[in-house]
Amino acid sequence: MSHTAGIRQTQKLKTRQALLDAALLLLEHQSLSSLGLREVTRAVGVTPTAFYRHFEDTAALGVALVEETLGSLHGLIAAVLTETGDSEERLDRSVEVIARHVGAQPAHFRFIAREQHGGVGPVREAIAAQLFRFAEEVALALGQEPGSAGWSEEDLLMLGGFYVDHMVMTASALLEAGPEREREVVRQTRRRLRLVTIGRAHWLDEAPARD
Amino acid sequence: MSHTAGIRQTQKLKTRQALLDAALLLLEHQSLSSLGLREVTRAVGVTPTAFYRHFEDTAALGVALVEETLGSLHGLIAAVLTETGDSEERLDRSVEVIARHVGAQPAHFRFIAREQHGGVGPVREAIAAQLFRFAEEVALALGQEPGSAGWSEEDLLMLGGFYVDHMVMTASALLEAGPEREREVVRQTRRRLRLVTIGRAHWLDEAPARD
DNA sequence: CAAGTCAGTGAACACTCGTACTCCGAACGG
DNA sequence: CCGTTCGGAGTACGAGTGTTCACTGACTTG
Repeated sequence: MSHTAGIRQTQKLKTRQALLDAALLLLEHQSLSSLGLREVTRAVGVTPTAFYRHFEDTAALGVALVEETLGSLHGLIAAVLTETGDSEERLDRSVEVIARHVGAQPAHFRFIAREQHGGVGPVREAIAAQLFRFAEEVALALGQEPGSAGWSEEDLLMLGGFYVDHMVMTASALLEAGPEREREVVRQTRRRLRLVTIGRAHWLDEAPARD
Repeated sequence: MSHTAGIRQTQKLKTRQALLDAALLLLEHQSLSSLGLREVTRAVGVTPTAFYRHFEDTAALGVALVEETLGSLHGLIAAVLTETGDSEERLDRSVEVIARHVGAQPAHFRFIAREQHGGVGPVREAIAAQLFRFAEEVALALGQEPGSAGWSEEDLLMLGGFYVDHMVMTASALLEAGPEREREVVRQTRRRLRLVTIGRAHWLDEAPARD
């Protein structure tokens, strides 16, 4: 039972990762549906045929990139929301966390924003599935707060999805704005989230139960 | 001063429109950056060379599609918001209007959603410009309501942008959901907008002026 | 240490692509 | 009516595409 290293498998993973990295780099200025298999292998320095040892398609490579980008983020946002502090602080910290992540690996998030509605079905579905998981996690975290007493499961999921969608929106806004307009976007996002938070506080007072 | 017909120009516009229509059809399952010039002309039934008589690029064709889709919508949302009725009614009508438009011309909105963050710069910019105009219009309409007394210009624009972004989000959600899940999406969107509306009503009570 | 596995090679296949030419003929303007 | 304009056709080019195939040689395994 030697699942340690293995020179062969190590090298294979290395090449695979090189393919992913090269693809991400190329995807900065184009979308996945126009990304060529040869283009990627050329950037890595391997033969086009070698690509097939790792991915069936460029679509499959896209799905792998989705996992790489979003898979490691689970629990993160929920953790921020569960932190202590008043709602205003938590809100600021959430936005800050997003801004930091986007700033640290812009290419990954640009990829997600671009392919969320892009032309490659499997990738769209993979992103949607990951985002839905985020929404569930956020809903769960929100449900454990005292401020969410009396909220239905459905409304919590609605709110969680709202936050998640807005995070994606913010990420893509940050990317389009560039570093110099980052503070502006952060400021506007905080205000929008504050609006939602205020609405949340008065939801049970005013929300009609109809339909 | 004969800007009437002209057989020649009429025919030219006809071909141009045929190119746009064919492109839109092809873009249903791929994104603009992977759309070939030849592919479009083949679908129309003209020579590849003829394309250049109408557009310099496929990018230019994309920009034209943006104008076609969003150019005719100006004033529409603002008009709905300016209607009489309580805020709840206006909100429902807004969502209804979106759902109707998306249902009537899905391909156009799919294109917008896809290319908003797509790989073609000029098209992204064209969409962003149009959406900003919408935000301004909505902000103006909101500012004229009694409920917006005391709101700063900046906050009105923030709110207008919020609504517009959410409309785009809703449109793309409707497209992904398909007709059978449409009611579900509409319902969720109404709730989200209601949340924002409630927050809006209490904005001045609770929003700190800081930063 | 021999047998087998398998990541990566290299050449070839049958395409599609954007673009540069020349050319045609119907619509146009004076 | 006649010369000009110009939307579109036709052809050809070089470059790039995904995929298949037989292959090699370093690693792994019994």
